[in-house]
Amino acid sequence: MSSTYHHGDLYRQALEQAQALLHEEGAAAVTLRALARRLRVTAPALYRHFRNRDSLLAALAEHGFLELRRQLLAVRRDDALERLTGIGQAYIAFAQAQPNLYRLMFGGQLLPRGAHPDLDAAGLGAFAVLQQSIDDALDAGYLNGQPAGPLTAAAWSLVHGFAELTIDGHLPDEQQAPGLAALVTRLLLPGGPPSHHDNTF
Amino acid sequence: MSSTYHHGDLYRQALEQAQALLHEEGAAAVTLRALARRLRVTAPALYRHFRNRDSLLAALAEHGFLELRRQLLAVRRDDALERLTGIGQAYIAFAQAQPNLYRLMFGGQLLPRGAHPDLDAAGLGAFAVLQQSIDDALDAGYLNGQPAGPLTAAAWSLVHGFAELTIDGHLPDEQQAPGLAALVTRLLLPGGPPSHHDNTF
DNA sequence: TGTACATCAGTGAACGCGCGTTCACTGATGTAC
DNA sequence: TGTACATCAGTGAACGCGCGTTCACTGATGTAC
Repeated sequence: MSSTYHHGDLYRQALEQAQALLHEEGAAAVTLRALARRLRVTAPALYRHFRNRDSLLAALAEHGFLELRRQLLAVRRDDALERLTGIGQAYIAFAQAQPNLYRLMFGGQLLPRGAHPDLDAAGLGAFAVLQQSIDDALDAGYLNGQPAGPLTAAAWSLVHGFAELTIDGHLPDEQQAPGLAALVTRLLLPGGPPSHHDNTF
Repeated sequence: MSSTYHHGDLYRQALEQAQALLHEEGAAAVTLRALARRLRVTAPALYRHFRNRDSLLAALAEHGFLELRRQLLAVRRDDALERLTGIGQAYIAFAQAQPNLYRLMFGGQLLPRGAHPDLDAAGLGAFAVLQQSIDDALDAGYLNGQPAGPLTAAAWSLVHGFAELTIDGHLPDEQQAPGLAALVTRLLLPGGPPSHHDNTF
């Protein structure tokens, strides 16, 4: 065991295995003891790297927001409106691919806000991408020049709500979810200059 | 103690106090022991009325859906489109008034669906009110005759998403939430016959 | 290159806690006659 | 109206569990000279 007494890489591996645990069994299963078992390490060893269980969960959620931001930024389209809908669909895809992570990020378990400043900042970072893409669409003359604030709130509400409802199986006809996601993200758009982006499906 | 050995009303009071516990401290705090303490009764007494903790939580969520349906049905407006937006706002108001209950109903904690048939039925009952009001609006010539399925999914996503985001403090400018809710629920509507219901705020 | 020593990252045992749930029981209630 | 008895709704003690967290420790690592 002499070569592994000092693990050397425990922080990174702990995060990785905690993500796996979260993905497979949900946030309730992410306990320090379960994580330690998975890493073949004693539980107190984790306290070298995390202040307590809560900050481990916060770290997981924070990474989730960073990854979400990355995936939203990766959506590239020439047309501002197409980019906006693309971002909406990428957002939904993220949630559907990792439901337990998404629930941790938005499930209200890590409240109150302010308890984990890095987490709050990461959340705002993801939100900013959506906000920017709406500003861009407005600048390009889309969305009928509606006020950006409510528009952003509505867009985020729409994708967040759709993501959650499908994750939990509340919407019927779930097989059609991919197509539905596309339709739903377009519903918000009351048309604009280019006629091939109108609202008539 | 002779007059209270048989409580006589334990089931109803247990539900009431469980609701209070949920409202005040969240679902994690709704344990059988905590509930028993609150009722000044021993914990095993509760097993006369609930199969186990999970079915207590399911009963709470079920009552939540029944109450939500009641509140949505109470929205009465002559105009179909106004009724639709009224229902959206009532939905949001319900969630904001009882955030912990709402999280229990939609937080994915009581999955999988099918585990609590009464709960599933109550959920569908609430959903049906929204669905019906959209059908009515379509029948009245509103919403540009868009397909009812995606329209319903989008409407529910919008109000659910907005409710959750405001509950958890993810949206900025939360003071404006009441006005925002009104704007957001109207954003979905691409206009229709009566010009005083257009989309220009 | 070698050595003394500080620092770091683990171990192992233990704490106290609150939980869900079970069991055998007992006291109160309701009903048949 | 009284009484025997079944049924019902509680009690009290106990179980096993897994958890977060603390503590004193020990073995490995890195650094100054």
